[in-house]
Amino acid sequence: MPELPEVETIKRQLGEVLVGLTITDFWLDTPKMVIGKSEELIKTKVVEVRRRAKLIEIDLNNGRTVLIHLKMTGQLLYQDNSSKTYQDKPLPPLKKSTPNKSTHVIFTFDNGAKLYFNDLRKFGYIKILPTNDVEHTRILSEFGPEPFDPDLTLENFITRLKKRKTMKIKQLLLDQKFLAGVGNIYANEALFKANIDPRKKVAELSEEQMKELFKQVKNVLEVGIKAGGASDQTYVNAFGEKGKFMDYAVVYRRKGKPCETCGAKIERIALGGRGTFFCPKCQL
DNA sequence: CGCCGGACCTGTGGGC
DNA sequence: TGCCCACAGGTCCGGC
Repeated sequence: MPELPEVETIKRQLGEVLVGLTITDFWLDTPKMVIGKSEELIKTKVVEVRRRAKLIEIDLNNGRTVLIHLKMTGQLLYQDNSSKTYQDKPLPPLKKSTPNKSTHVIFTFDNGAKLYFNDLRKFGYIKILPTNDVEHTRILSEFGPEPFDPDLTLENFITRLKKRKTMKIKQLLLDQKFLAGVGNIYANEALFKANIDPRKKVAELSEEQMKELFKQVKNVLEVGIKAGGASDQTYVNAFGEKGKFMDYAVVYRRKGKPCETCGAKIERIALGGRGTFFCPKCQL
């Protein structure tokens, strides 16, 4: 499910509501989805909520952090008495209110609030570990730069690109070691905006295309954040609301529909097993 | 080390 | 209507 803009949206919402709350109870029904000792969470207070790539990090005041990966169909729903939070309405994909059979973890807080972790496909996970170890955990230590990191200059981006000459550009964008946070929707959309054929190898890209790609990757992610994420199927934010990015998506999941620029039919192919959508006329 | 296919899960939607 | 297959915002692992 969520890529950088979706996770960023959830992170910002959770930062607003969780900081300062104390965890009083923790429930789970699928042990393989929780790594670490959940008893370490009880009576700890939330200090900060952060994001790295597609992971949410909830820092606690006992030196522990809760890492959460939503993978394809994970949802984090926060509910308290205030009307702006999630209030039991039916949500995709099951069209049922939460909690339901896809609810695998529930945090309870000292103000009576709940944080539900739903995940239809059970790919997601929660990991409890020392805050100091977070950046050394394998998935995090190998991540490439955040797209909006000021240290990631155009020159730096191009240098990193040129080290991966034989890789197809679409697959490289999905490689979290190259760039952290881009997923399938935004990779497809960025390549369209940059007029680049997703099958092209990095070595075949012009300097101008690399420059345009850098710009457009950041652009689509920014539009995604402003739209509150992309609700193609199951995504909702921490308050149960859908994002609006699919209103701006021009190729993703639009096979057979006309390209908004030239009218040619959008094609779908598989690259690395992932659906890849592009305009055969505009993307070279 | 690089790349690829399959695995992990459950549900939906389209075609016949 | 019902069945079967393709497909789904992501990693991770084993094999060549």
